[in-house]
Amino acid sequence: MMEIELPKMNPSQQDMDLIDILWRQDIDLGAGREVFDFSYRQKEVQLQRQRELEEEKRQQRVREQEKALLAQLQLDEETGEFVPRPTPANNALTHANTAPAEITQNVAFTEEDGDAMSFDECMQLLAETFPLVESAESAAPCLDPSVPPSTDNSHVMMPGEMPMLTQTPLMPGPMNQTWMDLQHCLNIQEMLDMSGYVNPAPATSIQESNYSQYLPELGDIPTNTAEMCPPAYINTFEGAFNSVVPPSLNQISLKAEDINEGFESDDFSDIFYSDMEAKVNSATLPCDGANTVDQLEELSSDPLLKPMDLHSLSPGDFNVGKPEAMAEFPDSDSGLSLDASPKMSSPEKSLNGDGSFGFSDSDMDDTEDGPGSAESDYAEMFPLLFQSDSPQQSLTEKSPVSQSQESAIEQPKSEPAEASGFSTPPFTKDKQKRRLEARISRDEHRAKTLQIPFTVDMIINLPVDDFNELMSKHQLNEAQLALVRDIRRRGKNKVAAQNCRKRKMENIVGLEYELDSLKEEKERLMKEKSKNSKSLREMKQQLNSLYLEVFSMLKDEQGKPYSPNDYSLQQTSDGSVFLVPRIKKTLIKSN
DNA sequence: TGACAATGTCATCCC
DNA sequence: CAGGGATGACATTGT
Repeated sequence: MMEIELPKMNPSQQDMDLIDILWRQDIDLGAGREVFDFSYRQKEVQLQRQRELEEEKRQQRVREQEKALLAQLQLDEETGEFVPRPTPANNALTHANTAPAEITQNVAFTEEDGDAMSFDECMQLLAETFPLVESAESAAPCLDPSVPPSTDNSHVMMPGEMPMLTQTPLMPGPMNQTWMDLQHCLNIQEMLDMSGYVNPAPATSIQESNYSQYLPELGDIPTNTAEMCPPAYINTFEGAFNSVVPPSLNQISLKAEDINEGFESDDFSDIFYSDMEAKVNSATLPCDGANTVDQLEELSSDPLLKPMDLHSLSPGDFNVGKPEAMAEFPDSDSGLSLDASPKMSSPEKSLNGDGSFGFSDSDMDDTEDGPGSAESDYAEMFPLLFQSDSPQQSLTEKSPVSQSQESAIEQPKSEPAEASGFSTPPFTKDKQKRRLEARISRDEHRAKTLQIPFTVDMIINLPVDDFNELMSKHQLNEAQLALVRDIRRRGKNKVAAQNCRKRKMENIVGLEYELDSLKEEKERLMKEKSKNSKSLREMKQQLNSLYLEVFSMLKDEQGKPYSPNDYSLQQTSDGSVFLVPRIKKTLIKSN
């Protein structure tokens, strides 16, 4: 490829052919043919310059149009929108003040040339064009995004001052310029406000709510944002902040809960309570698991529970009643998501399991329906049975449970969860006893719910005949019969499982004991074996010495001793001993 | 937060 | 065939 670069400056037909060949070879590498074409590249450069010139012209036109547009706009203090300004005097003032304002990056405006865009549309385009505004927030209707958080703070904390520009260095370069421009736009409004054209008081709060949705990349400036935004505002708009504000910021807002209490009773909170609740319901529900969604839907659909639950979900309750909870769960996005997070379903289940409120039947589905659906499948199977007492029952059950859940969630360490009737006992035996009692009381509770006229103990432990007699004595409906049979089956199986486990443990213990005894026997046998081996070795030595002694005592006719190498002593079956020559043996073997 | 133990429950086999 | 014991497997819950 490098040899192509040199002839490019003066390309001949031969060179171009060579380039063509090489390009065909390299085409699979992604190199376009225009890479090697000098004239093509020159055209490209010229086109580029032309485009840049056109772009500058367009931008200049856009700026002029924007100035004119801003001059015609006035901030509607009630809605937070920019509306066309009626008085020409204000136009002149606005125009003079917005003269330095530039929006250099909004190229999208050029496409709207000729159209009289409202400021909202401009800001909408701005929000869509700039990546700093998330898509979900850009869809916010009729909001004024022109004021950065810093100016929010200046509005709120220092109403008489001009908007601070000290936060602008926090922004990236082009963003910084944009924000400064937008701040200029606000300056106009503020100057107008101070000069008595409009009433500033409601505008600040409204703008506050709107700006929060346009907060650009708060993750980049968490601490500054925390300093700039009063915690009360952040807390009040937690629902809206959930998608934008990083957890750290939420933590900051949560730690400053005490400050918020003053905001709850004043007009500020009154203005936003309705909006806040809407955000609570809309922002929290889709965020959690299906279980919690179902529960919340169930709760909200229950007319008896609606006031309480909504009240518990209101921001006032969160501010006043749940500072500890928020401190306990710094990871959660907000107090609302606390209840909605999937993690929170676990304590709830534990309450169902051990708090004597839930049913453990798999078909009862108690873990999902929560404690309120104590009747569960029996109620579903036989709904008429529950028309009289079910709502009250569910209410009386739900209320303490939900409260106990909340208390358990809020103060898992400080309070022993007395509401659930399952405080942390000091000893393990008591703990197990309480657990057993709690589990027993589950079926008892079910029996109580269906008004079964005998105890669970009777249901489980009576012999079959007595049990059938008892069943025949009382006129039980199908739900009661099904429950009674389930209770009996569960109770018996529970005992059977306990016995089974007991047996299993006993088997394990017996096998371990057997293993120990077998190990001991093995050790004993090993010792005996070594002892016998030692004894055998000694006997062999004795035999060998005896053999040699006998052999040394044997003499031939000439009185010479037999050599043990040439002869050996062998004993026959009848006990007689012969002296056998070894040579003869070898000869026999060879034969 | 994962591991682990205890317990409950269900499904299934068998008597 | 129903009732129930035995047991493996899984779920739940607490530590």
